[in-house]
Amino acid sequence: MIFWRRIKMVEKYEESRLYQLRHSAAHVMAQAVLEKFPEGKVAIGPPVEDGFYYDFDLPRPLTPEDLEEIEARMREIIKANEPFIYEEVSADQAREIFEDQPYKLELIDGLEEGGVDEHGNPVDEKPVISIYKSDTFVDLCRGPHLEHTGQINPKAIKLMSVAGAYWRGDEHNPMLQRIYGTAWLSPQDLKQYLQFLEDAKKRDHRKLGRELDLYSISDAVGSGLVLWHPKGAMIRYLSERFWEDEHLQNGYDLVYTPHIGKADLWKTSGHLDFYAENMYSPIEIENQQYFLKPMNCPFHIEIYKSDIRSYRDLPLRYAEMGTVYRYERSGVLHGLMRVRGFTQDDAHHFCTPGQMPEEIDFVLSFSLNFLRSFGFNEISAYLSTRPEKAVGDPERWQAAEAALEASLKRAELPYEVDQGGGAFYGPKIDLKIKDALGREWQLSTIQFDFNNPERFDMSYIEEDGQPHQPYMVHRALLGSMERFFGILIEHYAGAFPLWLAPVQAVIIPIADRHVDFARAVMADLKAAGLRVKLDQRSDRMNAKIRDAEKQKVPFMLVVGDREMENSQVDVRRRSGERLGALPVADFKALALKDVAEKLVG
RNA sequence: GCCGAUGUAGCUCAAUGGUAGAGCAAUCGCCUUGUAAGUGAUAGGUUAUGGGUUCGAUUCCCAUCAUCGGCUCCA
Repeated sequence: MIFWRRIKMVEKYEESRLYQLRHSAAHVMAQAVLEKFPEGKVAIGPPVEDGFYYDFDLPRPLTPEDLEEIEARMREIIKANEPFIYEEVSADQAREIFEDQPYKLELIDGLEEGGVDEHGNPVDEKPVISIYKSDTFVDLCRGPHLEHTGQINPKAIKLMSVAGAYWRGDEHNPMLQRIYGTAWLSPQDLKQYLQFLEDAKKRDHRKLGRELDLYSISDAVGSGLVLWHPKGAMIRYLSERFWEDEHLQNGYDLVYTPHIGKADLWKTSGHLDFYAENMYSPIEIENQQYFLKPMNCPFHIEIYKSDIRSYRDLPLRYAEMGTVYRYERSGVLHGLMRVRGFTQDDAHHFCTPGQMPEEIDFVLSFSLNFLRSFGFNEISAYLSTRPEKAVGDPERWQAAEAALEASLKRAELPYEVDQGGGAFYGPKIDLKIKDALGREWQLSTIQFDFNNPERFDMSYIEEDGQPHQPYMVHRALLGSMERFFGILIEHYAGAFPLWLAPVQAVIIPIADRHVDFARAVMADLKAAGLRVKLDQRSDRMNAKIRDAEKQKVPFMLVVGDREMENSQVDVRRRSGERLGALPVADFKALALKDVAEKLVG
C-alpha cells in the first residue's frame, strides 16, 4: 500500500541502463519460476519504480522458501552469461511460440489489433511484435534488454515479496501471483535502497503512533475509526488553531455543518447516483432517510443558497474542518492514511467569472504558505485538464484551466500537466510535497466544480440585475487531518517541531531534594504557555533523559544543586546538543522565540 | 472486496495435543543520582472470537473478526 512515490534521479527511466537491467532481471526470474513450475503460466513482467515484478499463474501459492530458491537459481542463470536475443515475429508465429501461454495469446491479439503494447498500455502506433530469448526462456517483449544475463550483478538483486494482483489490473479478472524484486547497478545501490526501506519502516506512523502514544484504532470501535490520544490531539489542536487563524486572516468565513443530511440532498448533489457504494447505509427516522456525509460540499452550498447573493457579496469563502464518513473496503484501510471517518480541511470558494483568476492566484499562494509553515518546502504540482466526458460550459473549462496554469507559473512551481486527467466536473491542481526521506505525497487539491452549481441551481445577481451562475472552487490544503497527521509523523519521524510538540520540555530533577524547585520552574514555564512535564520518578537522571529522548521531547531541563542555587536549568536538546545552564527566564525566551517562528528541528 | 501471511501479557517475542514463559513497560520498596537503561520484589494471559475433532485444544480443522504485504479503489 503505497501512498507516496520516490523521486527518480534518472530523467528518462525508460531509456536508462537501470531500466534494462530490471527488465532483464524480470526475465531471469520468470525463467527460474518456470523451471520450478513447468506448467506455470506467465503474464507480464515490467520494471517499476524501485525494481521489477512478474505475474504468474501457478498451481500453488508461493512461500518465502520458494522465493529463496528462485533467487538462488537466478544467480546461476546470471552466472551463465546467457545472451538476450531479439527477434521480430508475425502474430501467427508468436501464437505458435506461446501456444501454452493463454495470457500471452491475449496480449498478442491486442498487439495485432494495435493501439496497445505488450503490457496492454495504450500506444499511438501499431507495435512490431517481437520476442526476447534468453537461455530456455522466451518472452513476448519489446525490450530493450542487456546483452547477456552476466551484466546483472548477482549481488545487486533481491526478491522482495509475493502478492496477489489481478490480470490486467481488473478485479473481475483472475488473480495472479506477483513476485516483486529489486535490482540495482551495484551492491552498494541495493544496500542503500534496503537502508532506505528500513529508515522508512522506523518512521512508520503506525509504529510511532503507538510508541509516542499519539493515536490508536480499537477493534471495539471499528476499523478505520481513529481515536486521537491526548498527545496526538494536542498536535491536531495546534494545527487546527493555526489553520483557523490563517483562514480568518485571509478572507475566509468559518462554518460548521452537521454530520448527516436527508436523502434528497444527496440525490440533488448526485452522490446517491454516483457515490452510493462509498456511503454508509441510511438512518431512517420519521419516514425520512438520512445519510452520513461523505463530503461537505452540499452543506456549504446550502449556506450559500440561504440568501440571495449579489456580485458585491462575492467572493465568498467558506471553510470548515468537516468530518466525513466513507465506507472503504476492508482491504484498503491503512493506519491514518486510509480510514473510514476523517476530517477534511475543506473550503469552498464562490466567485464571479471576473474574480476567478485572482481567486485562483489567492488560493494557490495561500496553500503554499500554509504547507511551508509545516516544514514542507519542496512542493510541486499536477494540473489536470478536461476529460472527454465532462459537464459544464467548455468556455468556463478553458478559462479555469488557463487561470490554474497562469497561477502555477506566477508561483514558479514545477508542474506537470495531466491532459484529460480532470474529474468530469472540473479541472484541478494537486499539490505534492516531498518529505524528509524524499518521498512525494499528494496533499492539497484545488478543484473547480461545474457540476454542483448547476445541480443546485446556484446563482448571484450581476450588475445587470440578472441571475448568473457563480464559479465554485473546492479545495483542501492538508487533505484530511488523519492522513496529514500520518504524513507529519513520518516526515518528522515523531520529532515534531517545538510549536507542535505535545510536550515541549521535560524537567528532570537529579534528586528528590530538587523536586520543589523543579515544580516552581514548571509553574513558571507553564504560565508562559509552554507545555512542560516534570519527571519525578525515583529513577536515575540518565534513565529519565533516555525516556525523554525516546519520546522525542524537544528540551530536557536538568535541575540539580547548582541550578537550584542559581535559579537555572541545564538545557539539553533531543539532538543531544547541550546548551548548558541557563537562567530560567533565558530558556523561556529561547523556547517562546522558537515557537513563534515555527522553527523546524 | 480479492490473493497471501499473521493473531500468545501494555509492547517486542518464546513454548507446547496434557490449561503458558522471557525482556522491556507497570506497581511497591531500596538507592539520591550530573546528560541515553542503578537495584530488589510484586502483579499481569478464558493464548482474537465462535464452532468442530479429541479423554483432553492455546497447539489440529472450519468459520468469523482484525492486522500486515500487495491488487483494485482513494482524502
